[in-house]
Amino acid sequence: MEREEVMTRLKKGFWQPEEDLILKKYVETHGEGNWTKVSLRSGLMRGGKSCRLRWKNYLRPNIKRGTMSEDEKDLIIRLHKLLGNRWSLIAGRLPGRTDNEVKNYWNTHLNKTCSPRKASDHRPKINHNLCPQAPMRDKDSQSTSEGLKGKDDDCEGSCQADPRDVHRFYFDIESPALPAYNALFFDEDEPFLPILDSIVWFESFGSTGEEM
DNA sequence: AACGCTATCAACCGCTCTCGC
DNA sequence: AGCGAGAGCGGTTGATAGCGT
Repeated sequence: MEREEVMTRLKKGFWQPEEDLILKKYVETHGEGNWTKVSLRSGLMRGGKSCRLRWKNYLRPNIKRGTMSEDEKDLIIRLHKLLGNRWSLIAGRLPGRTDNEVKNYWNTHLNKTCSPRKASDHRPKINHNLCPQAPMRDKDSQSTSEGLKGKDDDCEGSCQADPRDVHRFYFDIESPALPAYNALFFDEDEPFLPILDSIVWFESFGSTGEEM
């Protein structure tokens, strides 16, 4: 009853500073999660989804705002090649950045320069049959800033990777990118890890991230 | 100064996934 | 096993700021 009433009077549009404050206080007191309860009990006339989004994208501690650094930009490009439009996964590798921000940044800044086709068109279709034996690379060549060199050229070329081109896909993976963020790659559950051959993954980056 | 166009980004929508019953 | 609710994700929309004419 209470719930239905609230749902019918939900507020939309931009968040006001007072609303931010209420949400922030509520989450700090009660913790994240249960977003429907948050919307019901905090007094905010917002849907649970809206509360969650606002918290996640703006109110959460350690959110980094402002322009993307060159490293971040490069990482986004490379991760997008690897993961496609898996914005939450990409954002998970960029400390302080949110999926929404990464997505917006890609669509406004990178998509036009890096991909002639719609971003959604080259989301890689990953499956177990893909390249069971990925090309190995000398571990010495990994995790260096070398990978960042000539990124614009790289962008021109390999951002256009055809998802059908399985071998190309894995060659992109094993290119030595991710200098500063390499260690972040394995620190949390990865829903796609079971999909990717774990050996390929390990060989590609030469790190399990456990030795952070 | 006024208008139109473009770029940017916050927020919403709809779908899928996960989990508890 | 099946169902429903809640959570999460990616795509899209809409407001508005900035810029050019």
